[in-house]
Amino acid sequence: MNLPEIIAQLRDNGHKVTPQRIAIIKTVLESPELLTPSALYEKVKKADPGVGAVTVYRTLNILEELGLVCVVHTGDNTHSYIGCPAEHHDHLICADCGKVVNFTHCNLGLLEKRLIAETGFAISEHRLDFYGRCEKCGKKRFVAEASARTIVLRE
Amino acid sequence: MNLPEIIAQLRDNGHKVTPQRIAIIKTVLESPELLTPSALYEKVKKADPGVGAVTVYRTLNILEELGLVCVVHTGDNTHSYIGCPAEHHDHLICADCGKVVNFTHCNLGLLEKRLIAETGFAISEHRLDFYGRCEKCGKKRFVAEASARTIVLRE
DNA sequence: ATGGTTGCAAAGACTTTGCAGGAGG
DNA sequence: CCTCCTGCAAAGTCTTTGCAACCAT
Repeated sequence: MNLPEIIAQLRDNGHKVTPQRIAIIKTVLESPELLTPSALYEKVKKADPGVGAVTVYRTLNILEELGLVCVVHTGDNTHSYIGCPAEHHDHLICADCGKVVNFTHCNLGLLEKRLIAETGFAISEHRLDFYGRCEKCGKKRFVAEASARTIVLRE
Repeated sequence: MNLPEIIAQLRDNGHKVTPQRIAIIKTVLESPELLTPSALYEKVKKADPGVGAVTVYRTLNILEELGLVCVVHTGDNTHSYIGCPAEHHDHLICADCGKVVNFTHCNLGLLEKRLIAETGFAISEHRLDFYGRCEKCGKKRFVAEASARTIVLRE
C-alpha cells in the first residue's frame, strides 16, 4: 500500500486529501517500525510542524477504518500503526526496536477447518503475530552480553 | 489454570491472598467471555460489593505479570482478560459475545522456521487469535436476519 | 508484628469532542 | 461555494498513584 493508492482510497471514500494527511501517511509508510499515535505525532511534527496531534488521531482513525494501515496491539495499553499490504498478511515484530515484517501465505486453512469442525464457530478472520528479535537487534544483544562478561572478568 | 493453582502461584511469588483477590479471580475463571477491567469490576461488585475498581486493576496487573490470566487486545482501545491454561495456547474469539475457546497445538513450527530462515529474526513467541461467531451467536444472527426479512414482507 | 493490600480521592495519560476559522473539490 | 478539515481548548475515559487504615501471614 503506497502513497498514491492510499490517496486514491481516501478520495474514493469521500475524504479530502490535505497536506497534513499526506504528511501523516508518508511518515507511517516511511517507518519500518511500529508507531504509537504520539510517536507518530512527534515524527510528523519534525517533517511538518504545522500538524496537530488531534489531526494525527483523526487521520489514523480514518486510515484504520478503511484498512489502509494496520493496527498492532502491543504489550502496553495502547496500539501502534504500521503500513501494510492491501491483502491479508500477518506480522513478525521485533520486540526490541519495533520493526515489523509483513508476510503473506500463513497457510492456516487446515487449522481453521479443524477449529470450525470442533467448535461450531464460523471463523471470519485471524491475527497472527510472531514476536522476537530482528537480526540487527539480535547482534546488539550479543554485543551487550559480551561486554557485560568482559566487565565481570576485569574484577 | 484453576483457583487453587492461581492462589498457590500468588503465594509462591510473595503476594497475599485476600478475599478481594479471590473474588476477582473467581469471576474471571467463571466467565467464558472476555472481560474488560471495568466489566470485570461490575461483575465482581455484584458477587462481593466490597471490592473497589482500583483493586481490580491492581490484581489484574499481578495476574497478568505472573501469566495466570491471558490478555486479549480487542478492537477498541482497551484489553480484556480471560482465564487460560498454563501451557501455550491460542484463542478463538466470538466477535459477538466475546466467548473465548482456548486451543493448544497450533503447529506453527514449520511456518516459524521458514520465517526465521528468510528474515534472520529470532522468534521467541507468537499470538494467534481467530475471530468469528460462536455457534450460539451464529444462530442468533440467523434468527435476527430471518425476522428482519419477515418485517420487510409485512410492509 | 510487619509488610503487603485496600479504598478513596486525586493525579496522570491518552483520546475524543465542540467550535470557529480555513482549505479542498 | 459548500462541505469537510484543522487546531485549539476542554471534556471525557481509562488507568495509576499517594496515603492512611487494614489485614494476611
